[in-house]
Amino acid sequence: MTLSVTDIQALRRAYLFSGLDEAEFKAVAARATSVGLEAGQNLFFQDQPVTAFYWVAEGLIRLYRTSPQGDEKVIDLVGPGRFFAEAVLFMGGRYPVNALAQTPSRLIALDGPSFKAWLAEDANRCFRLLAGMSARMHKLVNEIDSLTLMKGTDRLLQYLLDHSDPDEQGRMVVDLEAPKQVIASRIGVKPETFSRLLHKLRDMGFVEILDNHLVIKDPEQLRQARID
Amino acid sequence: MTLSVTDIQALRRAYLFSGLDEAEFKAVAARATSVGLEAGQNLFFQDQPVTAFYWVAEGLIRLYRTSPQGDEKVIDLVGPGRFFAEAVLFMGGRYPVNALAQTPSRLIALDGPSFKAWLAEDANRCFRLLAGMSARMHKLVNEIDSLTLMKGTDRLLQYLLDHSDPDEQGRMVVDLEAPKQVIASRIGVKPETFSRLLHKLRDMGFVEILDNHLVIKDPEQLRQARID
DNA sequence: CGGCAGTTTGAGCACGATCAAGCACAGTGG
DNA sequence: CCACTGTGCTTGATCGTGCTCAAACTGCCG
Repeated sequence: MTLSVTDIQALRRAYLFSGLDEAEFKAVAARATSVGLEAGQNLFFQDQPVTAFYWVAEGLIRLYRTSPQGDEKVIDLVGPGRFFAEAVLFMGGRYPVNALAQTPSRLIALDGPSFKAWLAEDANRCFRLLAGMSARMHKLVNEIDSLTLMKGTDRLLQYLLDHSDPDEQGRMVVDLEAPKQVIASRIGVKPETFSRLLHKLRDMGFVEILDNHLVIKDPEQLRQARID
Repeated sequence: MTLSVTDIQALRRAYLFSGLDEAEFKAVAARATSVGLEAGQNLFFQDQPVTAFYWVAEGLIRLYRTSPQGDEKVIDLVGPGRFFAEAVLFMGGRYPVNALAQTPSRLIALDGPSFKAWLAEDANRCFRLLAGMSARMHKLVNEIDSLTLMKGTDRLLQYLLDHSDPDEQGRMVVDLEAPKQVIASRIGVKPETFSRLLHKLRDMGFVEILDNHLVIKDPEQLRQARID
């Protein structure tokens, strides 16, 4: 499917394509296709051959792995404006994770081989990609040491602080974009534990729970709490 | 310091430089310098500006982070033939980890800016780097889910299997290249726990402990044990 | 209404951390 | 040569976090 005008305008601002002139960008957009997914629909599975990578226009994509025992670990939740699976193009050629639409989503698919050809035309394009991958590696390294160095509560706090935005009244609000069990897996605890941790924070007066979003009472205080 | 002949020959086979012709490689080698480190000497610290990246000719480099509480987490142990910190060139420009010589080491330093200029000359060079980074990202992702999905014993087994090599008698041997506490941090447990786990494996008849190297009795059996 | 998925709550347990002590070994200095 | 010190590894006892198993509760959709 070809791209809508609004998608094209949004994609224009993605980090990989900023800095292109109009003609260059048109060449990219011409080769991109649009993919619609319903909630719960799988885009690709772990170990499948790589054909394309994606940019999220709308929705939320869950990247996860499954253990031999059937347990699931959510590696990342990818929201609008972000790329995923772009790193994998240069490896052996198999996706390292499963991808599933957490909510109804619209993606822009960029074909692997033709994207590589496009990259090869200009090293600056490669540099942008390298910078993006580098940033992602930093995030993974952070993830690793918070999994080893910090306890469940700390990781939850970190997650909340990372995902909080001010609402119209200036309060810091966290929108729990995915079901609680998915977020639990994302921060590396079981759903039961997640529930308990959240209620502990409420009882301590740090947050207020309103359905599927939270209000952080005093962000500064929370940041402190992470260290003790 | 300029490079020794043997270092140059070894560097020639590194993944980033394979596929270059003699003249091209010479241009690279001319800009590289040799760095010697004693055991325990720091090469760079977390959050320092990036000036160069490195290739290990000899020795073992420990990449680690420290938490505000002073705890240490070993992210990786980099041995001969591997690069490190090459990804970070393209980011903000600060090292995300500390680097320390675990044993007396000799490194080859490649200057950041001039390496970037060299990369820009040919997109294929970028592609090699991209592939290398991609591989490293896979490893990090694997790391993350083994930290969440598996228990200490499993991670130890995985580490042993990943680091075992056949000796002259055909037995699978693991050389504990770093002090046990460092390996413990690498697999994400405390030294005490590491010691106990290792002895448990010995008592179960899986391995034999000889000073600072282990003999794996039955590799196939171990691989099985990881799943139960 | 019943069935189902997601969430919460409770009770018990296991893994691994913490605190603390002991041991082996190497290096240092009297 | 022997105490003294420091370091790395081991062992023991205790404790806490978070998992497991199980049950109840919620909202939602057929």
